[in-house]
Amino acid sequence: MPDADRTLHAVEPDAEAPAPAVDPAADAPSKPSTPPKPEKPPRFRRRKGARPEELISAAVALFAEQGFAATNLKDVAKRAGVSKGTVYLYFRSKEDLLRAAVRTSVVPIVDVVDELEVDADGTASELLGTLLRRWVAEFDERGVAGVPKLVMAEANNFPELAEDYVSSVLSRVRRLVARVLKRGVRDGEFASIDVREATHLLLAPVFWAQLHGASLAPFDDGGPDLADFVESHLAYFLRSVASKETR
Amino acid sequence: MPDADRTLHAVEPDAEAPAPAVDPAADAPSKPSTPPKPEKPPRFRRRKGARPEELISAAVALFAEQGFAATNLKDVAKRAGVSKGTVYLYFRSKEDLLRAAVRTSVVPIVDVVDELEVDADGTASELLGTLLRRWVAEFDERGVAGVPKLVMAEANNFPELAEDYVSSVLSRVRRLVARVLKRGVRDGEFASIDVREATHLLLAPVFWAQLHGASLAPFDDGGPDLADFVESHLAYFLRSVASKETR
Amino acid sequence: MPDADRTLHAVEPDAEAPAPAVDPAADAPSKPSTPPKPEKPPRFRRRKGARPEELISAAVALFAEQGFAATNLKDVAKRAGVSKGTVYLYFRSKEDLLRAAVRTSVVPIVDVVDELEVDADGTASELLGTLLRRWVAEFDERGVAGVPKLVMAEANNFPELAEDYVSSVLSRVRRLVARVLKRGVRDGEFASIDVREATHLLLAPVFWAQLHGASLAPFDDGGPDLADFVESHLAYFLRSVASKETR
Amino acid sequence: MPDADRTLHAVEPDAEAPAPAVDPAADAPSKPSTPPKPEKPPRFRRRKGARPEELISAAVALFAEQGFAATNLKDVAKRAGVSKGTVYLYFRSKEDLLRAAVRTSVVPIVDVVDELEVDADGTASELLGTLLRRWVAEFDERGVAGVPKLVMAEANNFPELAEDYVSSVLSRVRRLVARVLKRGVRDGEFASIDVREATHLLLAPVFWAQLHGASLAPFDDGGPDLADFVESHLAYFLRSVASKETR
DNA sequence: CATGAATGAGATTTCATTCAT
DNA sequence: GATGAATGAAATCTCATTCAT
Repeated sequence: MPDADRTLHAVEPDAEAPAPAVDPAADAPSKPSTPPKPEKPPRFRRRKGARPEELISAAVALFAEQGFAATNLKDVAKRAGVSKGTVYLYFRSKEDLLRAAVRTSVVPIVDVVDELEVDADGTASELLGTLLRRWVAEFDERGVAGVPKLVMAEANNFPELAEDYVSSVLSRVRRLVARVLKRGVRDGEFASIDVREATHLLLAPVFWAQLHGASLAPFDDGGPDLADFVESHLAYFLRSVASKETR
Repeated sequence: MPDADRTLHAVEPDAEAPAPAVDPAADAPSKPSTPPKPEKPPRFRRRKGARPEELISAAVALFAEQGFAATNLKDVAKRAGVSKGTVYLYFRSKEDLLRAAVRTSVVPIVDVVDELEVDADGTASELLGTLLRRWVAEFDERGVAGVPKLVMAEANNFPELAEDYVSSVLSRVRRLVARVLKRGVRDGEFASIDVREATHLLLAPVFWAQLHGASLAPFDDGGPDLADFVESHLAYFLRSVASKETR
Repeated sequence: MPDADRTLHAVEPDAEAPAPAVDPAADAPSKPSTPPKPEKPPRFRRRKGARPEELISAAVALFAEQGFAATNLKDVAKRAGVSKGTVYLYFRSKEDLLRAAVRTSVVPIVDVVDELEVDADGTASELLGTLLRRWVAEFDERGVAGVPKLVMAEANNFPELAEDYVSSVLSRVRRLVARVLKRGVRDGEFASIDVREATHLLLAPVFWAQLHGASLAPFDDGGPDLADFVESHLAYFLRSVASKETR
Repeated sequence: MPDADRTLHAVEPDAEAPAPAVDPAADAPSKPSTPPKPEKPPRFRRRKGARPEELISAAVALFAEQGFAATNLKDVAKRAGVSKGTVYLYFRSKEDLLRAAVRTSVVPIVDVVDELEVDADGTASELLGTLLRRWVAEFDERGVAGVPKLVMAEANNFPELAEDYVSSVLSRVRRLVARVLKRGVRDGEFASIDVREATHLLLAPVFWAQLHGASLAPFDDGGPDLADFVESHLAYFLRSVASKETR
């Protein structure tokens, strides 16, 4: 959980931070679920603490829409309500902003769905449905639906970003799904399947629908509706993996 | 100065070719190895006619790898073995080259799989397998596996490109698959399914696997192998849609 | 808001102080350790009075090392142990800091060597030796060896600075040396020479050695050692100007 | 000798050079006294071969006058009669231009004075005079009088440049002077002196006068005239090293 | 007094596009 | 037809300076 804001790395590595804790007033409009950095309230001119979030939010929106290279920092700054130079108060470079944008926007979602498993008390099938629906919904609600597309588009240009995404997002989600599938098999809810294979089969359509939603969907009248698609996919998938008895 | 907008302008956004099969004329000599070179054997320099193809090939490779904005024309020209200025003899602009690259690389593949339906004589299931395998194989063999990723990444920046792709690629493939599915239902091979829904479900995993293969795959040890994935997906899918009798 | 152009403006282009003894510090609260801070004894922070000196010291070091334009004020502030904004409490601009840095670092040295003449009781030759050795030593000990190089490098960009330096440093040293030479001639210690010419000849090698020491020396294995060089130069020079008798 | 133009490295490391006669040397001032490239008329739009020289000439002038950091490339380009971007056709970076400017402007002068020794037939004293006069004159005539000052000012920022300058300029001149001095000693023209020491003593005043001429001279009414100064220095120096007989 | 967040002009560098040869 | 030198707009990034706290 503290994972999310660690990457922020705000400020430079020379922060003096001489003064003590002051001024609680200034804080910022907290986002839906992202823990808005509670302790350490800002102290100066404007919300220093809030700036990185605003910038990241603007960056996510523009990078996801236009791609990294096609987005210029002036636009990002403008959208965040600051001037060009301010970006460099919080991020060492455009690339650094990209990394922060990707990580801070997606990792918290993985955290959220990971939590679902802990609280789960229904069947594996039900949990899978909950997971996928929640996964899709979180991207939408947080306005980060375009991030997976962004990551795939830039993977070749920023290998490190790709590796990060794979290990901190893809792999985690796969492990989560695999655990649930395994439980379903153990409980006789699912047939004896190849869990790894089934994991990919369960996730791939969802991933594609997200990519599609963030790219071609507006131009694709014949394309699927994201929510509907998830439902029908779930139905098909569960029918496929159902054990003899449940079938 | 009729030089600039001369005849040659090879590929231009006109050849819709929404129709069914054929259409060899349209885009370009689809066969990889076409040594036309009629008269004049002596001179070295690649024959004029080939320039656009080489440029497009270079453009496909680089745009797909790095994205449109991150690719510069000098590199494209160098890869094609010509000088920067030459690009403008064949394409009005970088964007024009992008359009040509996308269109000429993918449409022929749709043509190929479209042909498969015509020649088909097996079951619908068999045909679906053949279609998907061929689809995937063609992208690989033609070195255009990264194009779908490119199109999705640039959809927002080039709406016209997106529309084109949807109508000349996505929609055509969907119609093709829908026809086969419908036949399977009619023939009692498949259960009575929602064809449109099933079409999306059949294609999505394949599309995702292609996107993944062209982006995160090199960084994703836990990811699926494209060919294997298609096979397992087919198995799952067919199991899901199988009619009672065949099950 | 008289805050900005407040009193403190420590060093300003006025304190010629060619006069008497002491006072190298002249330009600022000379007491190193003045703990004013009446109430509240706890706080650490260096006392106010010292700020300008520390800033100037930092500025001298960095400007001399990197040049004016290549040095940024943040680094100067950091080296002085204050924040960026604080620089502007004491200096109107970066250029103002440059002027203060140059003036306060070199003029006191001229004062010192000027004093030597007053106390002198040996021969002119001895005095010349003392002067040059002391001149060189003072630059080293005060950590301002790079200032002459700085001034020469920036002369064209800051004519006023150059004029200042010429009149308050170069000219004064030349007059000093000329007086001693004249005395030597008068006393029959030196031959009848062109004093002005001899002054330049005596000073030039020393000046060059200082410039070299602050620039190329670290990269110049074959270069002279500053102290040794001054000695051999003195020997040569004195041999040249010696009167027949002394020769 | 080929040393001089190697650094120029004009163009990029991908120069196709499909055309006729190469001419990579073109730009470098390999000839002692800059022959203005008579043969080889340009081929394209403007003199590609001449561009580097024009740019270097502009760069030398501005860098030497204002310093490296204080000079902007737009001004350099303007002075060379080209646009900003053109600079990057010939130099990879501003720093690269600096290196080329320094090297190509000074090394040829060393070549010239080196030649003087070969042709010499007078006494060592005469040769020393010729060398120093010619040294000073060449800097003036070529408009590169400010380069030594530039190098010293930037030595700390560009160590490699400093090393280069030391080895290809300072050391060579010293070796040259040392050879002549040694000959003078051998021939009984000079007393038995420490040649290394004498070399420094002979050169230092000249070097200083050059630095002074390029920096403070315009603001220094009391300063020496360069040519006069060299003469009086020579007289003094030769008197100091003269052997008993010649004295 | 001091701070350091914020600004925005300006510098370096890139690159699509043009055009003389 | 082809070339590649040249352009200049635009992008990233820096930094002196201001000012709310």
